[in-house]
Amino acid sequence: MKKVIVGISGGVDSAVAALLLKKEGYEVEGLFMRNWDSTLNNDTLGNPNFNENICPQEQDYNDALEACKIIGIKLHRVDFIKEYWDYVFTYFLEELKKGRTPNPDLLCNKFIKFDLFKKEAYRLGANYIATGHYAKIIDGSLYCAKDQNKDQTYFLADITKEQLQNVLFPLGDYTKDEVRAIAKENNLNVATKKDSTGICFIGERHYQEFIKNYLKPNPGDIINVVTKKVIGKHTGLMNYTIGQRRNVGLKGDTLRHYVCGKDVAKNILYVAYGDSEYLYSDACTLDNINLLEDLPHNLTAKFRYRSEAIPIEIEYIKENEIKIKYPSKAKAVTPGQACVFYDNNKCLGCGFIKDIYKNNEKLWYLS
RNA sequence: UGCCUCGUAGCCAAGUGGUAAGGCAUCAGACUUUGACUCUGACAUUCCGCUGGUUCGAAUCCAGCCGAGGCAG
Repeated sequence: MKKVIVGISGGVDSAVAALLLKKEGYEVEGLFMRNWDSTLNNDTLGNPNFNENICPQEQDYNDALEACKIIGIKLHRVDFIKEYWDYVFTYFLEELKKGRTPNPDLLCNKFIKFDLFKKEAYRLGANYIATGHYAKIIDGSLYCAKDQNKDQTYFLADITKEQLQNVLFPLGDYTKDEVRAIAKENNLNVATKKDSTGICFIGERHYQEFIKNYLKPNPGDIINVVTKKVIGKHTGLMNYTIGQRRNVGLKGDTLRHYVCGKDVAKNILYVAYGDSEYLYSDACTLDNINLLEDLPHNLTAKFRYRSEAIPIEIEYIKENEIKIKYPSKAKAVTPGQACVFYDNNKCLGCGFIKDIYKNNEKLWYLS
């Protein structure tokens, strides 16, 4: 009998994934990962749960234990706290220092879930690993989930085809509603548990406070990108992302304000008002390319999780840099975020956004 | 010192006699495995700088005072 180790998080998705595999006849065991320790990692500021009696992770573990009991499988547990810090969180902080907007969850999949976790699973005798991701693997290629709204291929685009081997995504052909219904039918304790959000393994945090635990604030001027006038003070460039409106610290305007750029060298935050042209771009370069497939002529790309995939053209491909164009323009394309390529529902890989262009010129207000 | 203008919630700002628009910000929620974006809701009911007055009734009219700015000198 084939043995599958399922990454169990304490949520509905992974529990149902395990349940489905069990019903299919696999020998199933669970593996719970713990990758963040608030005390060890000095995560106190902006942590809503620090003084609670039971931290959410322990609650998740207890939920996972009970779910596994109901499903009738064994649950293992492993810690990758140091590795998460070294491979994911360090990168996260380094990117922030550069004024970019990192997406740690792609790296978490690349270095933790589909590497260390997988190795641990093999050590436990697994032939396959499985997770509760909403995505599909067909003939070794990565495809979007049936549930377009929950599709998580964006977060998986930085792993290799090799890493996809012996991986099962049992939820790929189910919608979230169906998953919850299955959980209810089988009396799973987590059937109605709220979906977790926030940085994976760290959880919900008051972002600007959270960052203060690790990076020293470096206040500077906020400048109106149109008038070039100083209109306020920012608390440190790492606290802002392109396209951000809330928590910028400006007030008394007629139109909504949006962060549209940063100058890291001069420590300036640029802001535009309303649906400004300064928020749009039509080309960008990508680095740290990871291609799962050869790129076809017609393809689309997502510049941010849950944003719409739009048609793009490849201007050039170098060793580790790609320049793409998107004549239909995109809003708030943000350095550091992943640009994920798609051929219809097939995920082709990704690159990380570097420089932003418009009308063949690099945007001067975004460095 | 004289003349003029102005003083509405954290900010901007409608409202010139009939019982306080709107925007921004903020907060809460929805959505969401990245900080967003978007959406929904709340947000001046001893009150419109203060004190009096006129009026059935004023933030809106009058007087004085306080405060901000401008012109003159």
